[in-house]
Amino acid sequence: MAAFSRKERDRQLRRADIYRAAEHQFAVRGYHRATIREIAKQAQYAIGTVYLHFKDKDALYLSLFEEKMKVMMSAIEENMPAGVDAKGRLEIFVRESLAYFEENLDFFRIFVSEADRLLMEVRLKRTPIGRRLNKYLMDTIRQAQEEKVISKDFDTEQVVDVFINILKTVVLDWFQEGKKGKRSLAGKSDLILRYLLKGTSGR
Amino acid sequence: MAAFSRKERDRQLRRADIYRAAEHQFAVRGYHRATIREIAKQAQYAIGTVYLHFKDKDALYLSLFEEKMKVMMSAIEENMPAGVDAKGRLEIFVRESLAYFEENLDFFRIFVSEADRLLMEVRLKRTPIGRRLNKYLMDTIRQAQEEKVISKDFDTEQVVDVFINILKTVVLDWFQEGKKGKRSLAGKSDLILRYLLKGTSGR
DNA sequence: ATATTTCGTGAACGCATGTTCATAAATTAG
DNA sequence: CTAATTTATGAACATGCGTTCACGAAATAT
Repeated sequence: MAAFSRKERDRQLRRADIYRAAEHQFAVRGYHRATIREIAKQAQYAIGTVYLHFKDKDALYLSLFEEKMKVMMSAIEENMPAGVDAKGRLEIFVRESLAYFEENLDFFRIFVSEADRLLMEVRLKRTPIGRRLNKYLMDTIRQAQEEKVISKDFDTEQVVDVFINILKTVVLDWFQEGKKGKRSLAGKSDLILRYLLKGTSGR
Repeated sequence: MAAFSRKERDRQLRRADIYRAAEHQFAVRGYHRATIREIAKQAQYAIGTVYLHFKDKDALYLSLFEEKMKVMMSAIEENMPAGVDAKGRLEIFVRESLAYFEENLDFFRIFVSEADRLLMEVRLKRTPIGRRLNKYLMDTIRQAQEEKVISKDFDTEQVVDVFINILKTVVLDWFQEGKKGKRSLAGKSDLILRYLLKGTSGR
């Protein structure tokens, strides 16, 4: 492909600039309150330039979301050794998402919020990348059930939802602690899995 | 007070009409996409009439939310026997919220989108009724920790958040099943507590 | 060097929506 | 019954924002 022409490279640079600004605006203001004007301004382009690269506001939002999700999924899959058992898969999944979220806080806020129109759970499952994440988790939980790490009386899809929500909750909790002396998110891995697998009663 | 004058009664009737329409619009369209015009139209009043009863859109929303939350909290507190232990408190809390949600599906949808904001923008925790719910749950979880139903290594506030989110997830899950042959929400009580207390590993 | 094409710009446009307010209807007071 | 007061109405207003597009600049081709 022509991915290495100067023209194409410039195009990608512009898209990246716009993505960066959009990500921050969507994170801080939410979808509805974020404006194309402000995104363009932060990216140091004119309004029209944004529309040269994205059909409209919605396309920009979805495109950005897919892009970041894709990178996150790749990070997870690349760090997942072959033939690892269900417990290990869960651990690696949690560790890698936490790492990604910690380095992409704006994206995390987008991931978590934006329940405005559709609930995140629903939107997630409609986009291609959302289905990929969902399928990935379904397979993992199902494997965990086969290996008796998770009981088979639970509905697999429901466990996926509960899992994502526990993860979201713990990250949000961490996100809202005072910035000062905050420990790394990575340390929350075990906690999340403990909530999921053993619940809150004594060990 | 003059709560029984005809005037006051009419006033309350109008407020109730507007609440009903607003509740449905906010639930179906979300805060931003719900319009005063449509709310007024559904309630069969003119736009200006809405403003006779509520300062602005935000006041209407908050007022509605507080009203419904207050009723929910009352239902819970009225059905809570004195001197019941932590496990019992949790059971009753779940049972009563499920009953309320099942009969107020529109409110549940508002509650869900607000619950995310609760953690993000802390809107809920600033309202009196929000604090009441929060305090109530904090006390209950703390009692559960005293009675060793929930381990003390967990942060009480975090457990509250996880609890609310598990409840939310299971209700949403139920909400999104096909309407046909759907069983009552009430039956999900045990499931929710099992997620919270024992997690998903075998019993 | 000139013509042609592509790209960048931001003022202007259209539309949606929250809010107001002059006017009218209804209610209450005298 | 009439005047005064309260309440209801919805057209009009103000604002904000997504989107377009005529124009000019820059890059490319001739």
